[in-house]
Amino acid sequence: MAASIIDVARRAEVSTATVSRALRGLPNVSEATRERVLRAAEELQYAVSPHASSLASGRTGTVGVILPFVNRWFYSQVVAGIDSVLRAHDLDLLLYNLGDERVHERFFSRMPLRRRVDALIVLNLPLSAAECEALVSMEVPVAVLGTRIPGCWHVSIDNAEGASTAVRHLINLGHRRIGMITGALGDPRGFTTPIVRQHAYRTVLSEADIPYDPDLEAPGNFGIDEGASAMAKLLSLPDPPTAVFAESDQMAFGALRTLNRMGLRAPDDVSVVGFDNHETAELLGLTTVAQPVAHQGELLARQILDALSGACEEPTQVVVPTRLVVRSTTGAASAARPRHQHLSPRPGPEPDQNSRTTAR
Amino acid sequence: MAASIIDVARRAEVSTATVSRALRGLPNVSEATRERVLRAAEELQYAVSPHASSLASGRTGTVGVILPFVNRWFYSQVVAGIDSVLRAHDLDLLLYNLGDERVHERFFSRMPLRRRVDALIVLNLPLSAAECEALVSMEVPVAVLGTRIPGCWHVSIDNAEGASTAVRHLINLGHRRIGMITGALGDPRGFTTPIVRQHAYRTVLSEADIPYDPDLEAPGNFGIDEGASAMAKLLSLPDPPTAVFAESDQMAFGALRTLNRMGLRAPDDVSVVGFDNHETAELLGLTTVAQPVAHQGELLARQILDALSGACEEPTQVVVPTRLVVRSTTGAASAARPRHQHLSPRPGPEPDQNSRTTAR
DNA sequence: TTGTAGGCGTTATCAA
DNA sequence: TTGATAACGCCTACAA
Repeated sequence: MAASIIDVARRAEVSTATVSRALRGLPNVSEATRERVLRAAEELQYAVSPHASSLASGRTGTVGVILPFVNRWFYSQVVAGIDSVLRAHDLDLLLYNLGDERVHERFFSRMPLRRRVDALIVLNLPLSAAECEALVSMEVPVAVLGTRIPGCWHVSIDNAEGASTAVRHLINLGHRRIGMITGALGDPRGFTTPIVRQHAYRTVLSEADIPYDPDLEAPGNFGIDEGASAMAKLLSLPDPPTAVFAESDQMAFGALRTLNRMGLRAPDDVSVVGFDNHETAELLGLTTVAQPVAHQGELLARQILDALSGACEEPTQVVVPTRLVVRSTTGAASAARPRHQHLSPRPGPEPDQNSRTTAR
Repeated sequence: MAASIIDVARRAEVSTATVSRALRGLPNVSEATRERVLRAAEELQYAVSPHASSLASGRTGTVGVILPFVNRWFYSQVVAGIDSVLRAHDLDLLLYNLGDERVHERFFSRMPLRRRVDALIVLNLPLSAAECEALVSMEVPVAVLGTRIPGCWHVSIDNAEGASTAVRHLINLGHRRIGMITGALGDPRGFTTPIVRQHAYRTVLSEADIPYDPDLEAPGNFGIDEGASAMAKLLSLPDPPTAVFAESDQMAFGALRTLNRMGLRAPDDVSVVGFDNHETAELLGLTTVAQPVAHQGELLARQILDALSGACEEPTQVVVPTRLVVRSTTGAASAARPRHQHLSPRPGPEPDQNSRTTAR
């Protein structure tokens, strides 16, 4: 059995209260006593019981992070950023992956984080008003990425600006037939990022007097495979786009894959812009809107620290800049646009279905 | 203030003990009573205090996951796999990112997970014997990915087999000058995966009567940038390799980037094989050794469930298969090998340093 | 500076 | 089937 505070107290010949004080570095403990306690604790390999401590003090030393996907590049980067800051302040990180719809519902019906965390970080999660309400009612500081919840701390990029820049880039290259691969699921709840970006796309087009065509918007749900399907859909239009804005690099990757498989090339046949500046974007030469990802995680964690320490009374709202990184998947609109759907595939990289697989 | 068990007991006109039993679905509670308690709890929005519960029961309902990087593709996939299984059994996931050396040391000197988790999952972490000892001494089930710790549960791929297959593939294509980009940091501690793979590489070469050349082994530390540097180093050899085995896809990506920047191509100038089957490997046409990543996470979590439920007495050890996926970065060794280092760069994708960046 | 003792919210062991 | 009550291990007024 592990040693308890009582064992340490006995060994150091002081009271448990003194042990508690000494171990936590509180004032009003003589140096001699503190050292005696420290040594006793050391000798007994004593470690405080976090549960007992939490129960008594009301603090948990834990921050909950809820997000829709752990395994997507963007989120794993953000989590790493959060972790680095939290860890430096001895706060633990409780991870909740709410991607699955049933898990999501269960989370909000049972609120398993209630009394379990000192603060909450919410990453890009589509939340109903009632769900926002539920989070706020936990009465701990909440920092939100990407969405706005009244009374909460807030970090985000300027999505309208980022998306506008991407679309303007394509227009400046002479494109008039510009598609968008959106992340929207048609979800009625408040994950506003895709909505804002889509709105920016439409606005910029209309400012350039380019007529709106709903067919040019294809949903990709932020996944590679879905991005690939979306691109296939766009290419199958009677009048396919000459340029496509995908609102995440992963969807852009999918789009590029579709192009590859059809024997088409970016930017020769279709220009492609992504969003994020994913770690492999450079390798693929993908033009994209870069945003500082891990940094946003750090900012969220810092906000939580501020809230917890009381350094800052009112929740703040920080907007970090994006920048357009032009690489080689975007180029000038060519005068003679090929009719993609009638092209016979060029010899390109071998489609994966046909890749030889050696079972082992 | 949140309602406590006492409030519920009063409202349902029973004792706290009965409330506890009713809420946890234990037997020996009459249906009528149980319903009364459930209703009272519902009305009061009662939720158990996890800390109080843990303190009293000794169970924490939490599993700790310690790993070297959350933000690398491989680990985020594994975590997603773990999470899905744990979540389905109402176990929480406490994440510890020990990538930083100081964080690592601090973790093992303070053991913050002691009494904080019911079980531990360790992902590919370089651990000293003393550190393994420390983990085992926590007296909770430990499941380990990639490394072997006596007394612990264990999931891994057959690394020797996977690496051998990759190298043999290159030899079968006629390559004799084969480099390896290794993940090893020269770390003396027990993260055996890179060691095993390196050993397999050497063994296969020697079986093919290819002389061993230490210059052909370049460390890449599993990162893209480091993989790129490693490839640059290999290409700068007096007698550079015609094929390279990178023991992770991310390092292979870096290698491909270096090739691109030097105006070289895979497989024309150098063949490249990776390891993992990263989500963008297909897009890049990367030949690689595929392993089921998220699945390994699920297996680890299942082992923990078995251990916790007592379904299985003895720790098990499961090895999952890998398979070679041949794509387009590997090809036959050409008779006339170009001297890479003397080539003038071909027009390839624009290097990123020079990419136009629009600040905003 | 140090000690005493009550309280944090459950669970688990008895006894009824 | 139910209830009383002693843990669980620590924190924190308050008192000394």
